[in-house]
Amino acid sequence: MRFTNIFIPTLRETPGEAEAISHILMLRAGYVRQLAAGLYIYLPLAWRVMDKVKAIIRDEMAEIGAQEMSMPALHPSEIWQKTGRWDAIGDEMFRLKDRGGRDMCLGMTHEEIITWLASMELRSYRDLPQVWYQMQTKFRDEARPKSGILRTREFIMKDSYSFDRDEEGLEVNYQNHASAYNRIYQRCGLEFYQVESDPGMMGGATAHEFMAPSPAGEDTVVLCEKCGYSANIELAGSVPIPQEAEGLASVTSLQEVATPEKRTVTEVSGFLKEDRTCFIKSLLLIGSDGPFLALVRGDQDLHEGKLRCIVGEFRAAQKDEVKDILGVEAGFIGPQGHEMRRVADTSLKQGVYIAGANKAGFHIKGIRPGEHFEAEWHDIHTAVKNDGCPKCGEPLDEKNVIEIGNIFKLGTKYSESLKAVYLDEHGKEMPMIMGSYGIGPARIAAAAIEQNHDDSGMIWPLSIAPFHVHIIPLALDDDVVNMAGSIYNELKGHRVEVLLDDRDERAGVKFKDADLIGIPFQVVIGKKGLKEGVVEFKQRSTMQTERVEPAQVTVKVLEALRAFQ
RNA sequence: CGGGGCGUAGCGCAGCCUGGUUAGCGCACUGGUCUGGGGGACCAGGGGUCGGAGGUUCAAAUCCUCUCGCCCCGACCA
Repeated sequence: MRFTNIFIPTLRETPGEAEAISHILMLRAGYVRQLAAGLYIYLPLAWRVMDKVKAIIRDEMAEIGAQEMSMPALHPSEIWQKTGRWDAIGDEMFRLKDRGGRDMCLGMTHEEIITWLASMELRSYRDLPQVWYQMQTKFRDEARPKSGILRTREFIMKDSYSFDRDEEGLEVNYQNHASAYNRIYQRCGLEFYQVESDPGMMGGATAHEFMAPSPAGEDTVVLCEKCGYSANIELAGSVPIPQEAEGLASVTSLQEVATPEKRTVTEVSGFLKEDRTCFIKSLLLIGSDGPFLALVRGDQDLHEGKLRCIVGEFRAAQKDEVKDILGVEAGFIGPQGHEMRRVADTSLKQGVYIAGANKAGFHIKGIRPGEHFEAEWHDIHTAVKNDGCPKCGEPLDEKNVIEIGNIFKLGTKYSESLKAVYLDEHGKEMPMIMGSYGIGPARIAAAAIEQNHDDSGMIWPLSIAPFHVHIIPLALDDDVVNMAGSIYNELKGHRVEVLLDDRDERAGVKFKDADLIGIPFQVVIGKKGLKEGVVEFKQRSTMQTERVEPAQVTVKVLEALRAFQ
């Protein structure tokens, strides 16, 4: 491809709205343009990358026997009503009416549609298993689109669905997908983790996510180096570090201490010179059955998701509500001496604590949970770095990650509500056992940039780079142009994907653009070099340049491509 | 949805607080001359409903009200 024949609008300056590195570079290098919040135009370079990623995905899906098809993006409401998701899902679903006034929606995902298809077409255990997938545009009216193409309102997803007779079959397809996904990310040149994840409203018991570490990631995972435990912080368990109670351990009776104007754990901890782990954080929350207290240790954060699983929906009490209900202002609440419902983190079972005295300006020392108050004990804290691994106890690491794929065991949630049933060997009607598996190609591309770039621009992994080689003739002299042309043709003859910068631009501009665009190898052809009978071969990742005889360039390139496969 | 920030030429910004000639600067763009190995120089140009609406005023990019859009933090994320 000639540069003058492909639209690559590079930018010298960073557009103000971009923050994430992948976003900045994709704008600057001329890969994407933004149409509106969460809506992006993929320009030719980006679309070539997407094609590469999709080809790898297709290849690996074929490997596990999955069959590609295509389903509509526009859905009738009835089918979503049958599974209850028409009502369960709120503003995040794009809804519209057709000319006849019928409710329709834009598909956020395709469990309903594919299950409808299975219910119509699959009859017998002999028809199973089936693994069907598509690459389709999904629509989600995100509350907050962000970080360029990382979180958009319209995006392409490879989504596959498995239909099995039993759990064993599901397990096979689940593991098949897990290993296919592992190979896909490997081939795309990504660093990634497979972590346990929260199945959430997808229903079902088991779920994993594939996560690419990056500071731009919106998810957090904890990882144990020793035993391999890895989980999304949405559900990660952990063993909090032990309490550091020096003087406090010897306190045998309850002692009231004045703590004027000291409300937060940080303030009281500094004032009383006791570690944060010696405090009980008492949070007044309002649930559907009225107010209750959530108790975590002073150094911990309440995990609202975990708590919600236990008590259902709740919200934080407002300042004046705290006063009305407890008769004391927030900051001096303690778990003792009243009859309110209490849900406490299990780590509070051990140790001696300081808590609010339920009296403005005072805290109380020497509280022993179980003795001075009772509670429902649950894991309601957020796991953090250096907490103990719930499996082996070793300190956990914590990382920001980009979710690049997920796999769910759905079970019969959708097959039951949509009557996707089959007859088994005994003629008995059974619901199909389903799994659902997604990958976002754009997120793979963005994660690849997040993980592979330098100050000058992108550095694509060869497998998903828009081109393999970037030829840069530095002058428009006949000999330079001719040499560039013949190397270009020779490489193309070997099915190498080449971009030839045939623009009438200064050398500096071409160099800057080439580094920005991030094609893995560059061949630089200049007048001076030609006089000495050499051209330059440069590797983008290391910026190392090698002088090569023109006749040897093709061999050199082919060698490099092989080495980087 | 809560909190914060920003909308002035294609891009990046100044001007606004303290209203007052013709709204500026850098880059990009067009024509020309030179130049030609890391975003080059010079000359000459084109390009603006100052996000929109309403209001205050003799006078509004500037002050007030409303509104739309975009970004960031949080909540949410099937």
